[in-house]
Amino acid sequence: MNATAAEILETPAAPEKELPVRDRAQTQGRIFQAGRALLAEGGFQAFGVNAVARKAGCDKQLIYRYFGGLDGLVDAIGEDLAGWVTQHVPEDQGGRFLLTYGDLMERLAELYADALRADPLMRRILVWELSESSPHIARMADARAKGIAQWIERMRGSLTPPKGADTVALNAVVIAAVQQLVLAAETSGSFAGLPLKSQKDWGRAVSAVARMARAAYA
Amino acid sequence: MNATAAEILETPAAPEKELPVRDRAQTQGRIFQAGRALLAEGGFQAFGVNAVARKAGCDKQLIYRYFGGLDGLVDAIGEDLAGWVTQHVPEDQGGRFLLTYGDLMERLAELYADALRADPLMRRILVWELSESSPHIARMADARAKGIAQWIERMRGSLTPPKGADTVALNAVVIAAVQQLVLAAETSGSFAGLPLKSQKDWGRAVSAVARMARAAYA
DNA sequence: CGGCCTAATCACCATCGGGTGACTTTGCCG
DNA sequence: CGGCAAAGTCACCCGATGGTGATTAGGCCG
Repeated sequence: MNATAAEILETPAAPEKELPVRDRAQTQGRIFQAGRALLAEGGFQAFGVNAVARKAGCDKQLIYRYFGGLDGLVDAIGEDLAGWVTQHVPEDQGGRFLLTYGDLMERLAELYADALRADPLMRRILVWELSESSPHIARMADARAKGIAQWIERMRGSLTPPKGADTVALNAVVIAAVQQLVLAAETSGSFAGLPLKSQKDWGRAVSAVARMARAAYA
Repeated sequence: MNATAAEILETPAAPEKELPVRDRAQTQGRIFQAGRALLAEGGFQAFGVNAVARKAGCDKQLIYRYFGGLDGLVDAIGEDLAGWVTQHVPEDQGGRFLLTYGDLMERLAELYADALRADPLMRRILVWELSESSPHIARMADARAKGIAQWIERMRGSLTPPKGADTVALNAVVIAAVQQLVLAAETSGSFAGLPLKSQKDWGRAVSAVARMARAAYA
């Protein structure tokens, strides 16, 4: 009945409707990709059995058969996104030397912002997380938190934060700021008077976050 | 046809259903309050003509007649919230001396967090702003941004930020962090590993924001 | 009393949502 | 060939939604 996200992802998606292929794996893949696309484009509001089936070009019954309903499909998509941070936030230093823990967080803010800005699906899911609470969603949030913690741990090397600094809280604040700015940018193009459209705007925003991170860890 | 929010607010709401009062102003008030309550409780997803009418205990037709439909009702609610920052973020110093511009922003973060945490309706609207973009919503966001700018201007006194500090960007970052943390707290109770449930948790979060604000403006 | 304005309701429409059982097609295998 | 399991489709059900036109009920005034 249920299929793992890994299996499904092997099928690279068949975007346009063709006559029924009579290939379960491929049909599963089409449904899966249709779900992702729909979520990325219209958010959870546009996400429904009928819509997914329409987009996948098959009968909605198959969603129930192959994924056990919408919840199952969401689970599959979520499972596939479990390693998102690890996959989308690179672990190189971009040619820079990270001299202090503050530099590290500055870099994280920058990379996290880039990754989010490049991924509509993840942005929609973040908004979803703010809109309602459900087991699926909680799991995704947890996975992201762990991914970020791992990133820091791996990149940290021998860098240590100053004594008395509440790293968990400070890091959460940095990530929170980035996240809110990226999400707000999409719908309103600005936040609290700060424009967030051009690349230049983003440079400004990121360097503000960077300044705060560095200063807080000084 | 349309009524201003000010007029409507005079009627303090009649929570339970009574037999038709045959009083236009009062009925308008009930519809208005029903809309607010519904929005506050279930977010924009729970917000619909039928639901509002049900909650207000009247026929949905009246929503069209008195407000020109759902959009009009949203406008009325939004108009009423135009002065939210001014009304809910106090402009006293809570017995503290604000010695630096950093202190000022620290205080703003604290007060803004408190105000948001106390107002479910505004939280829902913030999430709404992240979910879709529409004229109503854009107006509300603008009004908030202006309110915050006014707060700073009025509280600033003779305090000035250090040279070279991009105040607009830094302030936006502070506000963004607070906002994201408050919103995340509601649905998941934590953010990036930082718990956000007890009052103690909030103290921790706020002091992290405060540390960053102070440090960045040092 | 009778008329009249208006608050409020009713009945109805089309549409879309999630969900299910019965059906048809296809390809494989003995 | 005949049968059978799997892939896929069809035809429904039900409830809720946004939206509208016709209708009723109530108070005020001459």
